[in-house]
Amino acid sequence: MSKCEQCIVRQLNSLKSLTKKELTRISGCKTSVTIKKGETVFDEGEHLNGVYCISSGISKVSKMSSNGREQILFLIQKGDIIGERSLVSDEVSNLKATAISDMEVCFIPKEEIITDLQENPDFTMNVLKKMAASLKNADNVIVDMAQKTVKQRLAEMLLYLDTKFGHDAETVLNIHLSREDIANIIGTATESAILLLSEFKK
Amino acid sequence: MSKCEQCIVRQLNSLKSLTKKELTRISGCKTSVTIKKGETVFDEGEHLNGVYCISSGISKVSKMSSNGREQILFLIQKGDIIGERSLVSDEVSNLKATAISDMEVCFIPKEEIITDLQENPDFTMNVLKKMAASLKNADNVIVDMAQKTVKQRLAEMLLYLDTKFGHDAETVLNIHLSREDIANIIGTATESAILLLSEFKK
DNA sequence: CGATTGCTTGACCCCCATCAATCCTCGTGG
DNA sequence: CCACGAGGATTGATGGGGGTCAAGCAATCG
Repeated sequence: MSKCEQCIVRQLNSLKSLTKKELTRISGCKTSVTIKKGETVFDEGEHLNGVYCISSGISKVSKMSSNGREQILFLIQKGDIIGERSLVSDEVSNLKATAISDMEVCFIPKEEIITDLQENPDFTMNVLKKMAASLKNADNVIVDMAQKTVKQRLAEMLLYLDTKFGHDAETVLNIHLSREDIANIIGTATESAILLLSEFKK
Repeated sequence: MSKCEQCIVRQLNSLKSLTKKELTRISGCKTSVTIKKGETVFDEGEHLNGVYCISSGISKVSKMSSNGREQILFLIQKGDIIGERSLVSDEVSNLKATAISDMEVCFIPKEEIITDLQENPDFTMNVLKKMAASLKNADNVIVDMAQKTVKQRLAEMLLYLDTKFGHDAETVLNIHLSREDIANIIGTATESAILLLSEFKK
């Protein structure tokens, strides 16, 4: 199993503020998992007991609404960390993470990393910063959902996908989503989303 | 000016984990302001440079959408703290706070409280917990906005108002909102919101 | 090569945004 | 004390966005 100290994705997230010593300890107790496309990383209602650090692949993070439809809240990829909320609260997860492509994921148990949270202020500050950024982002999404038309939301989503995942020389996005997933990101019926998508291509 | 050490609202928020010594220091540098109904506490684009602790009154926290309509994200009252994000990021505020009733608000400058954030792990943990809770809540709101009808959202809002502000013996809510504000919470036109509201009364 | 899953298209109609007109309420000044 | 004006609260008419259902088509997999 590879070592956290040498892992490149670490540079992308809050773990970069851990000391070498802390990293070796984390490295010793982490477990690495492969998750196939379509499988879930964790589900709503589960006890997380740790955080997940994505080595490769893409996952959607979603939540079921009471009328039985899935709402995708955001997407995560290489370098992203998910499950930080489990570190500060003992509640079960309110989100579900599902692999959109095959993934490599490292699981770091809560007991190990929580000591760093209490003793390394740099690390804590980084986690705080990330939460603050997520919160700001969530506010924007709420406004968009509440006030904008499906067409506008579709445009926002395409921009989001482009800034997060980029596109190749032929302007094709570096991420493949099913029509249903697209609709579940912007919160609409699949049919309407697609209709507007084809309009955009002109 | 009254002292933070004796302030009751402190027990309601993260400040409760500060030591007596820290509190006296904070108390010395805080400024207390009265804000009349309709005036703004701070606006989008402002540099906050500190946090606000509400002593009394109610404020709506909102954000303008690009099509010029206001979206209210949440309401705050006695004991709530707002502006924590300014402690961890140097960006300008993305939100606006407006008094819905006359208010008493204490302002604590960033320089003072940030040292506590770095040196008192209890306090930091409390701030983290509050952010985690806000984030979880924001996720729920996103799902509601994206998937539920105006009628369902109206019902959710009434529940929210009741749990947050309570009601008197005659089941009248302890908060008075204009029709426009009601509409701006659930993200709809004023007329539709009111139509459904009258239905509920039956 | 069937069979299951996902994509596309169209018809229908309900929810709700928009606009407009009227009514109520309350603060202001005469 | 009353008249008046302005902002808020109701009510209604209208049209379009988009949700829902259904059927046909393409693609993928065992």
